[in-house]
Amino acid sequence: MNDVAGGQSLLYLTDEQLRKGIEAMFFAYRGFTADPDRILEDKSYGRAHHRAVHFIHRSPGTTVNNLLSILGVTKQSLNRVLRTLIEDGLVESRVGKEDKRERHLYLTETGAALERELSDAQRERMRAAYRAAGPQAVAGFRQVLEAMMDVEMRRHYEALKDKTT
Amino acid sequence: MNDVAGGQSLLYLTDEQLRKGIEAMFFAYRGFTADPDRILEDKSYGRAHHRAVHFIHRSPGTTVNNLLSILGVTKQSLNRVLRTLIEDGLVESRVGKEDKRERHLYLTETGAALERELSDAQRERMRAAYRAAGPQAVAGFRQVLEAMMDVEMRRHYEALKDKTT
DNA sequence: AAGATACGTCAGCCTTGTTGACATTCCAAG
DNA sequence: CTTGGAATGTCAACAAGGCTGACGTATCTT
Repeated sequence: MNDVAGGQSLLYLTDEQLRKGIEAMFFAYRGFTADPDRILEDKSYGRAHHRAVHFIHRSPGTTVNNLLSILGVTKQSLNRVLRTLIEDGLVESRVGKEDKRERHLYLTETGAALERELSDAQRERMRAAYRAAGPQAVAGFRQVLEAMMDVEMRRHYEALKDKTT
Repeated sequence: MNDVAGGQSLLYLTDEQLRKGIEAMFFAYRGFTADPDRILEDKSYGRAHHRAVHFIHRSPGTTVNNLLSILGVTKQSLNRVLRTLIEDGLVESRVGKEDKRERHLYLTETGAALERELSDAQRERMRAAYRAAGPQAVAGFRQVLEAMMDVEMRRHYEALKDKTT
């Protein structure tokens, strides 16, 4: 018993194992956000600002609407964050050339500097985890995460995946 | 080049790969919380209630202080959540037998029912992801997550890990 | 008897999510 | 060409859930 077509054990699908995965996800996510959060604290920004800056960096010139669907918040919520970033000179908003209703978003030098500081910190933790776990584990890590996403999120993820930056 | 002691490629540690991991983590976490969030919405509870209920279920009789250090929030914040759960009859708070200053927390039948509903939903998504990725991937997934945790969070994680429930 | 610990609570603040209402801009149908 | 609907963005107000600070009350511990 406990065997499958391929002769693989199904023990990894027990409620017990799933629960461990759930708790691992919970505790790990705390670590995942800890370093950026610490940096942002000093600058009176929050996690929402981090997310905005990250995705603007990833897709320079993106529109507000696109950002909205990536972040999955209301435009009013995003707008507040965006406004402070623009006021503080981290983000530049340019009226669309073709469609003047659209705003295209870009990081300024200052904005790019913050992005770098945040992603350096976050990448550092990630790198340590990757190194500790090894390449095989990392491949599995990514596979499970991808399978966990909602369809629309996976769409966004895939779209960004192969961007050269 | 690109070889290590063990002859392994280091390509999985490039900034590019790390960035993909970071984005995967972000998008996946959304999926991870999506189903419970939907259920909670109807009941006018939030993610904070879910967390409390989850860990009380995992460690029946746990004290407020212990819960505090697992959740990493202030007692005022936890108290607000706990109060509504107690008022609504989902959680029972018993004065400690040995140390009467302590309150030991238990789920009532109603509380356990909610916990089951939430964890069923969350487990279902996890199970689908696990099944899609396979046992090897799942092992890697767990390894990377564990390596990503802060020391104290790992302590809590390990403590819960082998509880039979 | 004094100090430390566990818990609860009040008050007030911040971030970040939400709706609702409204202005502007664009586009397409009449 | 105009006009109405769709897309986009802004302002206002509210709620959840973090936070700090201050305080009160039991209960241990020394």
